[in-house]
Amino acid sequence: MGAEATIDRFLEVFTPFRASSIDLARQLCAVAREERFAAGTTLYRQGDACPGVAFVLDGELRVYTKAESGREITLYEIGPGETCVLNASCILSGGSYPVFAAAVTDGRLLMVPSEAFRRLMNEHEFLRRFIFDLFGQRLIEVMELVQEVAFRRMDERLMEYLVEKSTDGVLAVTHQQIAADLGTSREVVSRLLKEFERRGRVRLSRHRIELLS
Amino acid sequence: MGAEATIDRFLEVFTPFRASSIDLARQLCAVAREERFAAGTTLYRQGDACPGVAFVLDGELRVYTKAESGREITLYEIGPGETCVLNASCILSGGSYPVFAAAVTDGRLLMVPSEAFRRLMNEHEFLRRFIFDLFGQRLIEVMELVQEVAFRRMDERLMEYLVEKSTDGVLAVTHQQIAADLGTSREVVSRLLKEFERRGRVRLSRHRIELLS
DNA sequence: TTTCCCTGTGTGACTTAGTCACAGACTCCC
DNA sequence: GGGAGTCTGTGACTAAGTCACACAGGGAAA
Repeated sequence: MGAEATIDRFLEVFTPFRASSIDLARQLCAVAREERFAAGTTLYRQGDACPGVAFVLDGELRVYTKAESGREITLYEIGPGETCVLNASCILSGGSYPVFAAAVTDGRLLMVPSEAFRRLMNEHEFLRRFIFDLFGQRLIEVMELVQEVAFRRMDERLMEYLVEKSTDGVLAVTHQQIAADLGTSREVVSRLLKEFERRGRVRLSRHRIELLS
Repeated sequence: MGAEATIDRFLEVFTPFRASSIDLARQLCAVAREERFAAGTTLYRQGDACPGVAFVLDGELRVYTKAESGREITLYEIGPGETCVLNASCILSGGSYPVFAAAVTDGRLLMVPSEAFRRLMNEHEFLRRFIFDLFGQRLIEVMELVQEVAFRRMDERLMEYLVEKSTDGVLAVTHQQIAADLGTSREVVSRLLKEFERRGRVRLSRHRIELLS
């Protein structure tokens, strides 16, 4: 893919740059290298060093953490037009990547090398503001997640999840994947889903959940 | 308290400024107003606007969130030498304060007005870096809290809490306060503490928990 | 085609955590 | 010394997580 197509896509998804920072967008694309990722790939593990800051052009990443028991919970997702703020944080503060990140779908990202990112952050108030805003959003999202996990019932959280993630009332996922997103165990998801089915709220089959009504 | 004493205290607790940013510290103190807070006071409620960024000189604040049921959970604490990054986030991104903040002890803070803060952030890389680092720390702390709440057993979390919060093996708190920090209910704390007592790990009396061994 | 194997799902039995209701016990103040 | 208000203890019940295991479906290999 040529540099022109890359910058076009960048401006398509990173909409705030269109107004006044097309030149900054060009600089970011110029220093970055484009990378593809395949669904299921783990991009970062806990403790990894960060080679740069990822600006997602296509596809969806999932940032999650894991217990020794193997249970997982999704902290947030990163879609087109967003960057990995934890990348930015490790680079600016010099730590290692504190959690896990994996690709939910196939996709593409721009990897802006650490040194260039640091320089551009110093030169451009617009970039600082963009990153800082996203950072604030993430912090608030994760705080809301704490509240969810600490205070809400699992059946409510599950039903909400089904509604959000379904397209045309259908999800093609395993119970295990749902459990890993919600931070519970597969058995709990299976039992609650079965209960929903008994009450006529869903129809279940292997790899498939259909929402009714 | 005079301006000299304020800046002395500032440099005493905001140690990173001592190396190369004494002038910046002076500017912050010059534009800020000093405020005292009393233990138990609520400084921010969910939805409040932020008048400025708080730099804590003395005392301890507690940032927490609340369920409709009334249950609370502490997200993190802010001590001397730290600022409220959520303040910074609302000011730079223009939202409202997303959670609650209350004083755990009596204390003092410097309130830097929004406009001055924005200007100083633009002018000083050092300040940007200071705030950004703190922001990253908080995000990681809150992520670790998600993991705690989602995956760890309450008895472990409680015992760890007792050890961390005790001075000379003694805590002077009510079970309700502990429950509000850990995000559980008072009954659960009471029951687990009683169990610890049965096992000879603590001695209990009103407003007081003594760690044994 | 049949068999085998792997992944995914269902479920019972048990433990841990949270809720509701209420009983006492300890202070402080009048 | 008597209340009033706060703090703690506990039984009974529901929700959630763990462990163990059965079984189903669908594709791969024989």
